[in-house]
Amino acid sequence: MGWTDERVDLLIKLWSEGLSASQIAGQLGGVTRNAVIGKVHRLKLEGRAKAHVSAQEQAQPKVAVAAEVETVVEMEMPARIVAMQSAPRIMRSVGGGGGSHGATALKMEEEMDAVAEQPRPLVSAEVVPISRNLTLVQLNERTCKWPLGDPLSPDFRFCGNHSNDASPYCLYHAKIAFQPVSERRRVR
DNA sequence: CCCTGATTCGC
DNA sequence: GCGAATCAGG
Repeated sequence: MGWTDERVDLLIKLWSEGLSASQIAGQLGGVTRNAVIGKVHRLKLEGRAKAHVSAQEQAQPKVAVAAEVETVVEMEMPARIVAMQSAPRIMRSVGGGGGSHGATALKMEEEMDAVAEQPRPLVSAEVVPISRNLTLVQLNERTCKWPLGDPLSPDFRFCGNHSNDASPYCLYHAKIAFQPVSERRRVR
């Protein structure tokens, strides 16, 4: 596939919208992310994000605030997840409002407020551990393909957690998906 | 390990 | 011009 005007247009559009090279490649089809990046450079489309750190080095070497915040993620899982009747419901655990990936945003560096407090609404059988909420084009051979939300909705996502290369789902969703039907009227 | 973009260089 | 391979980072 070559770079037709249409494809270039789409590339420019998506790139300016902040999609990553791999996502754009996925949409265009027939090209890899490398191809996309290469094209972007040739077109000199670069723009958003990335503050070149060359030539004139930063006159101000940042007033050292070397405070490194380390977020400790507790993988405390309930002994057993009871998800018997929970069918693929609209489980939204997305906290951020939109694009959590700051590819578009200007340089954000490391100015984060340690929002270490997470209101822990005793979740139990409703919420999925830590879905990555990936879009279709981001899925690969080892990402959980459990659907999240309405397939007709624009923000339809997939779990995206790591899955055992054999299963199409992550551990959690595999349990829900492959429940031993205790009793089902006929196995049609 | 997953991902990101940047660069190089043979084609 | 193209993009795989590689590099450098998160």
